[in-house]
Amino acid sequence: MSKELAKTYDPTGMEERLYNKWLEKKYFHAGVNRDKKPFSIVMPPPNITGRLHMGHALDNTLQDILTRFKRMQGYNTLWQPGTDHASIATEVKIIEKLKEEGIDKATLGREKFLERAWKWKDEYGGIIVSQLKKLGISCDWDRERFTMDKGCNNAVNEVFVRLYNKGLIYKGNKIVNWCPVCQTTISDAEVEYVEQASHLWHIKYPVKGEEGRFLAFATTRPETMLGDTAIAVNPDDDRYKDLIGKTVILPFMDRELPVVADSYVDPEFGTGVVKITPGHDPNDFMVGERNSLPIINIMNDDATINENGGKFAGMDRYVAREQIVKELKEMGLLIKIEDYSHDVGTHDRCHTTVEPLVKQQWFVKMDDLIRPAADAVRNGEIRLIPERMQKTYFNWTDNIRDWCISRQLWWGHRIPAYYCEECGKLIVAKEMPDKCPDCGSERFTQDPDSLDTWFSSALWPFSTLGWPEETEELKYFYPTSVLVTGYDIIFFWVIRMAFSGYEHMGQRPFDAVLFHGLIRDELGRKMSKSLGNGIDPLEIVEKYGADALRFTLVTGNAPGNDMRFSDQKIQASRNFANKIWNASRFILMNLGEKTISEPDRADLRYEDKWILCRMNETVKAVTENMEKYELGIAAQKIYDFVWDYLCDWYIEMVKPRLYDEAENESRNAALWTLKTVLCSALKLLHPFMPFITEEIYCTLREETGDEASEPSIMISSWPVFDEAFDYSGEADSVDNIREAIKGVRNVRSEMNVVPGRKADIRVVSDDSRVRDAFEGCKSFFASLASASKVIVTDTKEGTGENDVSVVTGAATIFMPFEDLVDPAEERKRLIKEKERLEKELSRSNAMLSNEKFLSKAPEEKINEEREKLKNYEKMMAEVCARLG
RNA sequence: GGGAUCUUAGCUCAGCUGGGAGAGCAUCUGCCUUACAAGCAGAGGGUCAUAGGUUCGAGCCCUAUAGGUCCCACCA
Repeated sequence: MSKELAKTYDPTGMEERLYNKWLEKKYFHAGVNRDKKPFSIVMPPPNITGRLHMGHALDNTLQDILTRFKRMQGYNTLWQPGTDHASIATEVKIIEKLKEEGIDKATLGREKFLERAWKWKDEYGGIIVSQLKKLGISCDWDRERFTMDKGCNNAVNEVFVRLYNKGLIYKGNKIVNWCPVCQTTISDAEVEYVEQASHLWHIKYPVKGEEGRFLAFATTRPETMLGDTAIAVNPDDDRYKDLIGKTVILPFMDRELPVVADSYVDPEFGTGVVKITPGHDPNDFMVGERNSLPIINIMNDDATINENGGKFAGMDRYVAREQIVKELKEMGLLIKIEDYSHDVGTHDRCHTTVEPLVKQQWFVKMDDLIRPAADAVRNGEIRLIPERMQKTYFNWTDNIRDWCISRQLWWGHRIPAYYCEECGKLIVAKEMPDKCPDCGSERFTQDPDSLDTWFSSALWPFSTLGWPEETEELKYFYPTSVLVTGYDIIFFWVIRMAFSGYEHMGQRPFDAVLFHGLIRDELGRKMSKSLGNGIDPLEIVEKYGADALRFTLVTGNAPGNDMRFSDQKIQASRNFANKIWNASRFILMNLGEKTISEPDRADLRYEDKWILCRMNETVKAVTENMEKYELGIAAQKIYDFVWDYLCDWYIEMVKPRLYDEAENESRNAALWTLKTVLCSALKLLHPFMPFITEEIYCTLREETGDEASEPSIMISSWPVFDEAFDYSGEADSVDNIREAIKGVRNVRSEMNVVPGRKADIRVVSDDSRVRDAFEGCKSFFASLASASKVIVTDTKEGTGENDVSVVTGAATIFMPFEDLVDPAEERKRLIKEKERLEKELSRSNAMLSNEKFLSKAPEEKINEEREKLKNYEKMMAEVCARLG
């Protein structure tokens, strides 16, 4: 018994010990090495405000699997980690904290606020990083970056200045999404539309100069009427043609509103009349632009009505709404109120209803920038996995609007724009200018706004490699190999990195994007704080180990698909870990102190060749799957190989040889095969389950004193397909024998033969190769088929009249029935077998008499079918003979 | 309104370019066999959502329908 491995698998303590070892040895560190091919991934930087959740666990597990795989394949792998300053999320957190202390953000002041923010970052920003480490991820922590560190800030300023100088960043007075709670603008991507039950208010305004005539329309937001500057109708709508050019009177404000014609108005909807509020509705804003309408802003930043709202000034927008409706009713201008359900834009962070309003903000002009990014996906330069994500991608690139990048926040990259305090001249520069070129003043004020968080994230693939400096790393590792992220982040991040890469590097930022889905709870619900159904990955790691968690997250899941997380799944993974643990324990125990030398090929038995061959095939298949990012399939194949082939069959096959002291050469061959196969399996599994595989690998190395192998599995070489192990002939023979064993077991089980009871087995086949195989596999065949004796022969002579038979394609197995039991049971079984064969025969005959099949199907298929038919006929004859 | 995706065993899901339906869990039967009961052996269970079509052959390709999920969109 090995001293090193405990009886059952227990990850406690092991994972941390190994992780520290890897860190100490600097296995994760990647430097430039021109002799090796690079493989690089940038980690989607988690927010410093975040706590590790299942999404992070999945995202990082996938990246780690790819990184470890490629590292073992001999690539020089860089996995670049870092964290995101998460401008608005962090600012909100800090404001909250200040509030607890009774401090107001505004009175604290910008400078002091930022001090607090940095302090907060130092204190809490590292939590998520330490949590990530528990997953065993092998990113290069020596290169850890932060989206607001000096280098990133430099890159941000550089990009801003460049884009500004090219005219791609501009300051504009446009309608933007305003969050009244966060008091900042947000981009279109940050607006989340939520269906809300509301009303449609039907209102009418009196037409000027035409006593008793009104213009009726419907609105979902009556309070915005205070900012109305026109009424619009469709130019082709006969009902209102005569009114175009006239005016109506806006109640409360006594403002005259022109009736304008605009094709935006759908004559079919409602009354075919729309009130136009350019200051508070994106559509109305456009109508306003086309018709040169004035813009009236009726709201303060906190969404209360401002002085432009007349007597409603000071009221909250919803209070004003009620008041206005009430008064309209009293004035007889309210026609009716209908129930109405529609999508309302909310802020994705705080879920406040967004207020569209016109503000002067900074924008990135997208039309030209987006083109190379869209083309790259279109022509396959950037591969999206799964491919269907292209639709989502194009949906955005094809309908792109300018990106509002300024935020009225303090925590973030401050916009590198400066205003001369004397003449007001705007200068965009990386540093505050010395002197105003216009007036010579030396006093400047920096633009108070900061940039959208995603502005810095968009540069992540190259800013982390030192850009704008032309560093060796940048030249070597860029473009990165693959980006791994959730599909929910395509708009925010993937697309913005894509166009930034082309714009600033002249190249794609990554060759491929591997998308994963969301982790849902057992019932398929999204994990959320409000539902309280979140599963903490750290608790899972604590209880079952990181390996089990990682395996659970990838197995049985296809790219881009959501998955449900359940206790059953994690237990299944843990059980798998335990299985490997015990198989390894068994192998180590048998290896003992003996030295194992590579056996002479002649000493390898059928079963050795079988497992080596199947191993070889698994290596090939798994490698192919990994290269195609089919990690779930790869994991499944390793699982099947280890459990089914290695544990359930090979180890059982080999036991008789191991326990037989006389079989010296054969014993050595078996042990060598066990060790070889285990080692390869561990390597295949290592990217998925890094800890347990390392633990076993190292123990194996120490116990067997194998100095030739690497001191750690993570820097060992990935297994490759080996022609020498391609024993497909022997392997197929062993599969035949496995079928025979299964058949015998089946019969015994159906006949309720007690497990300890053995029977003499006579294997009859007229194929000498089959007989040779049975002969060569006699020892394990006997033990696995519970035989007291095995006779392999080409004749039925010697079989008893009432022997129980098992008919397989390759051979017929006879067991004296008194060795087993009950003749009636046997007859029943044979009748059932006959029925089955009849069905198969008719199916096969039908197929082979189908002329179309014969003429159109490929030759091999037809031959295959003929073979089958022959077998069935043989088996049928056999069964009939036995039935008498 | 547009689009994506899903519908396969009781449950959760795999199923690559079309060639006789798979896994895990659950269920039933028998086993504490000296690696593992977190295990071993065996069994039952599916007209692959529905209706058409293409094909010698469809879970897979095409069309339509139903239901679920999600994304996008300026209908007041």
